[in-house]
Amino acid sequence: MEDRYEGLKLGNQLCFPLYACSREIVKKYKPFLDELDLTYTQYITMMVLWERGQINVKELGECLYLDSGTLTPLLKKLEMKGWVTRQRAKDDERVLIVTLTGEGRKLRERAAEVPAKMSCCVKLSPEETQTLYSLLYKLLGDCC
Amino acid sequence: MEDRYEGLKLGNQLCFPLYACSREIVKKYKPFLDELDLTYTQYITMMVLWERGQINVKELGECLYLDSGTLTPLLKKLEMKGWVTRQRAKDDERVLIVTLTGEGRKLRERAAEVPAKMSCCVKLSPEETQTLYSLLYKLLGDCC
DNA sequence: TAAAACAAAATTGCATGCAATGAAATTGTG
DNA sequence: CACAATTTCATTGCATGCAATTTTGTTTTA
Repeated sequence: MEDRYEGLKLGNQLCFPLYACSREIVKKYKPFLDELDLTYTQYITMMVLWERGQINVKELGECLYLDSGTLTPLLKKLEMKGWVTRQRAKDDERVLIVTLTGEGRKLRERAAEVPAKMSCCVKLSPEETQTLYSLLYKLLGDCC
Repeated sequence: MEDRYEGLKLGNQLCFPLYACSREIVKKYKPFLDELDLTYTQYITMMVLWERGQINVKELGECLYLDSGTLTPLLKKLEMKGWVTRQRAKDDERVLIVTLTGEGRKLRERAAEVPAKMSCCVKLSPEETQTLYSLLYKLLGDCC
């Protein structure tokens, strides 16, 4: 009577392909991001900043599903590279505002090539990609 | 002409929901795995061992998409907890064989509850879950 | 208004992940 | 057979992730 363990198989839990896929895709980014001197997490942080120009740590954390324990050291590194500045909000000293610099904005030019370079190694049809995309956001929204 | 940056938006790249979803789901497991004194990575390692009883590090790495840099310290921890043993293969000393212990097998009893507990926080229909599942494995197989 | 409650970041400690390198054993080759 | 190439695992170094705690600042409340 092995049935009671059926759900415990690696192949029967959604979490595993999610986990594995996520890491494998991030790994695919590495050669492209290395050229920009960015890690994957730094890259998605810069994506937010390229769109918004400025954001505080709390909001950034909500965008990326990351907390200050991860973001604080990461943002210090981006600051050292000269791509962002970090300063306290004048009206509320608790809040740290991260601002894209001119150099940071320049990086966007080179980063603009990355999505196209990546897309060719995703072997799903546009419809499949769209479906996957919707399901992931549904999962992210409902459960997480 | 912002179009040239369209692909750079966080919401337009498959990688991001994958990455975020994976971490959020793993986080959901934490309270259940804490009860078993397992981390998520230790949990999926034990799942392989519960199915196979014995496996070497190379094959385990292929199953989990992890390398020895991650697995070696993790397996030492599982060994210290008494759930696995680690010994070299007699016919090839390079190979390290990981074997489930009696105690390790007992843990399966308690772990058998985990998938059911988790499933109720995944708000996708069975069809959607199946679709997501297939697409993830397709992506994992083709591209990764 | 003083103290308590709350909020936002920073810090700390631990466990991954992973690239790069090293060490030991095995295999292939001239 | 000797030795180079390969294979397998271990080690090292760095960058996350994240829970828990601390620090600093703001808001609420008695």
